[in-house]
Amino acid sequence: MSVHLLQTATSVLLKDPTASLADVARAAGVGRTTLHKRYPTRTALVRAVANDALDLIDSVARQVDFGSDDAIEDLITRLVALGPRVEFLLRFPGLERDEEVRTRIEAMDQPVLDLITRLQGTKLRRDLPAWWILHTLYAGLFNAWEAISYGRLAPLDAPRFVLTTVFEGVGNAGSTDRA
Amino acid sequence: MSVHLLQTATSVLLKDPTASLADVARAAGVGRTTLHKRYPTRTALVRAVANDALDLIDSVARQVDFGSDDAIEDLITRLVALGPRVEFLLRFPGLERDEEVRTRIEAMDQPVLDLITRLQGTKLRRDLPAWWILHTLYAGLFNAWEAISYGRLAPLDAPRFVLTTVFEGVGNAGSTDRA
DNA sequence: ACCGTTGTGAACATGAGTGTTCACCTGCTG
DNA sequence: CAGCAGGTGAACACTCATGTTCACAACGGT
Repeated sequence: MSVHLLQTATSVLLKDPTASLADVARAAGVGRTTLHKRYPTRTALVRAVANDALDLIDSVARQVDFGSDDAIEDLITRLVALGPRVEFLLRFPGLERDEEVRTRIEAMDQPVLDLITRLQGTKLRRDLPAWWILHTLYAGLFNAWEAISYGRLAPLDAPRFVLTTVFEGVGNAGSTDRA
Repeated sequence: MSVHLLQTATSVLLKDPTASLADVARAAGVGRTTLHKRYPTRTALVRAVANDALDLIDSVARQVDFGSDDAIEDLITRLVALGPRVEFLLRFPGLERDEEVRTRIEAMDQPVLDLITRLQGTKLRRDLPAWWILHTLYAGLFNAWEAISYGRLAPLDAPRFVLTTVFEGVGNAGSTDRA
């Protein structure tokens, strides 16, 4: 049961960032005292949730061959599947002010930025900064997660949506009809 | 001085959604009592800020010719310029649970959704749902605002970045080199 | 000079979240 | 069986945001 604690905390805090620790404990089916014993303070809990998400991303990133030309597609497809656990990182208010978490995020962004830079000119446009492309990827992921949680988008459709939108845009390029 | 109150509140609450009313009052150079007299409760203040942003959008939308084929470009360009005042709507936690604000947002989305639907097949892809395209537009705006606030992106570059990314994507389409 | 408006600080009550402690129960292990 | 580890509810003190009231200043119009 204790394994689910952080996952429960993730979804509760994501739905309502101001949720009390009592709410989290109750949702996890655990006493508030127990929660306090494992994560003595609120920020400790938030940090643990964030680090849990980062661990998850790390484990996924390690399965991706960053040397491959399809690395980005592979990475995105895998990230979409992670859902709320990772959404927390991009969405939780004030998280960007936690030095420890932020540096870990930046450290995680670096290899992706390198990958993007390497692919610029072949698979990716060269006239946009790498950081802009990275954030566009994140935005696509974010959209997918949100749409899934609202029930508008089927999880299995998500990777395709994100990839085609991010790479090809929503414009009806030239005269070739894509529909 | 009182005109700036809502704008100040916007930026303060956007930077830290948990900021106290005392913080807001101090930042606006106004007594906490005065703030309370104008907006008796916290949610009243938040709602006022949201409605202020919505008014701003309305005034912008009224300048756009929704019949034109370039309506989307025009709209986005104008929205980018609004910046934080509108970012608040998409970013403030829990705002989506305020019935009054949400219905106004939905009412505001509708004409844009109609516009998107109308342009699908000509200017926009037909194989993506209109709501997905709409949210992709929002995501682009969001990215731009964030990048501007971090000083990474020049405000004058923003509209072009958003438009080209959203419409054409970040992929190096086919063999034509765009750089 | 008078008065309504508007803003102000001070003060207070209240409620909620939090951190902390303690005594108690359970289950497992030696 | 003894004892330990882990979980639990109850209770407490403390802090802080909030809502509210009040008496006092500043200002403008009449």
